[in-house]
Amino acid sequence: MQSRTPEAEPLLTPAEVASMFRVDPKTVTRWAKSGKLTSIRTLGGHRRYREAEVRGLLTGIPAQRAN
Amino acid sequence: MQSRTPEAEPLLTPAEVASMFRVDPKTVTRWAKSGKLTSIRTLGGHRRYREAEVRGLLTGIPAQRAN
DNA sequence: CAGCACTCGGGTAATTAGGGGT
DNA sequence: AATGTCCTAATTACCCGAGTGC
Repeated sequence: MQSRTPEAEPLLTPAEVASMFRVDPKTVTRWAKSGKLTSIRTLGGHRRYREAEVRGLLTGIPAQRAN
Repeated sequence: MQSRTPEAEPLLTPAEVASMFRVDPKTVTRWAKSGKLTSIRTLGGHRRYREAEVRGLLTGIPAQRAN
């Protein structure tokens, strides 16, 4: 019914990101903890990742140097 | 384009909030039950959520402590 | 009035978080 | 420093039937 989409950004679950990189979900969690990957937390504490960022990393696009 | 909405605060359906957080609508319901999210009930018992609050939580801005 | 998508409940599997150890 | 594995507790996802929204 999708009446309207209030600017929702596509997010990925830890398992999805892990399978894309062929690593364990734990590893993805470590990437998020060390700031290598942007993580959005659910109200329960679970992490969600930006699809655009993950695809960019997979494509070989270097991450933004926040330095 | 919404026509004339008199003093109405933008509300979101459970499905909309769920897709924004990449979770199941049932999970959003649990957040409302635990008081992590403000819920407005329709006369039939269905829940509606404040768009401003949801957006703030997604952005990482701590919700207003109405407690 | 009828119809369909969504939401409401509850219950039970499947993920995830977190720390610790290899 | 980085990754995979084991553990427990917490959170989340899918199952159903019935009611609501439009």
